[in-house]
Amino acid sequence: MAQESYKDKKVITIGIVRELTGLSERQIRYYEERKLIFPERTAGGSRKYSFSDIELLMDIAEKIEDGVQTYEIRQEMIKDKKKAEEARLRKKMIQGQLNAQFGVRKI
Amino acid sequence: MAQESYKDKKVITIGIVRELTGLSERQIRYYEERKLIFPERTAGGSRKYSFSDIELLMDIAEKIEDGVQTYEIRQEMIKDKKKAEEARLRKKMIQGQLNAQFGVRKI
DNA sequence: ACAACGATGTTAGAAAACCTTACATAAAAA
DNA sequence: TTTTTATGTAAGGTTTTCTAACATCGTTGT
Repeated sequence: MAQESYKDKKVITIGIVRELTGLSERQIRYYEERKLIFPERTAGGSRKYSFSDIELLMDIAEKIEDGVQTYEIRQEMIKDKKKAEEARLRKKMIQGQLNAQFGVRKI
Repeated sequence: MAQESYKDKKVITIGIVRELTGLSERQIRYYEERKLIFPERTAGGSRKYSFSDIELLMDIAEKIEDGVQTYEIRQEMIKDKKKAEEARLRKKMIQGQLNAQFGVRKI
């Protein structure tokens, strides 16, 4: 469980992210400052991104081009995360009920 | 087709590979010298590895610990690649035959 | 209209990461 | 026993990344 796949592992340095996204390092760091993205750090302090981060950055860039401000993008992201969490909970509850009815008994 | 997924994209620098594999940079570069692994390079000359490379490095490390020499590992790899290529060809041929018999006609 | 903010560029200096080459060494192979 | 293999380490140089600061220009708020 908790599928930690390649896609989410933070292993890519900012230079590569620049190449892959076409964004400037300035932009990438700025979006972090605006709390849109959360790289990890090496021991020495260098940023490390995942492929997911790269996809997210490209989504962000698109919205920015469409005139959306970082603040609004952030609000959207928070809203989306809440929705995802609710969905997760609902799913879990239904699972729980199913298990109660039909699951393996421990006695 | 030609599934270029995250797993095969060369985006990871040697320091991260060191952390992920537990190997020293010396070892990682040496295995390249012995033609066991083929990182790409940035414009400036830094090595870039994929997750596949990392898996391969860990396999290599295991064999080395078991006393297998790099030269032998290389021979195995060449042999394996040949086999994979043969299998690919066989599959393709069978596909071709199936298409000839039952495939969509263009007339 | 004008001040404040937002997004980005650029510069500078420092630190981290990476590169190649060379020399050293211990164990294994020839 | 000589050679090769695998690895460590050091030196010196280049690339990459970092933060902080200042500049610019378009947009927003008053």
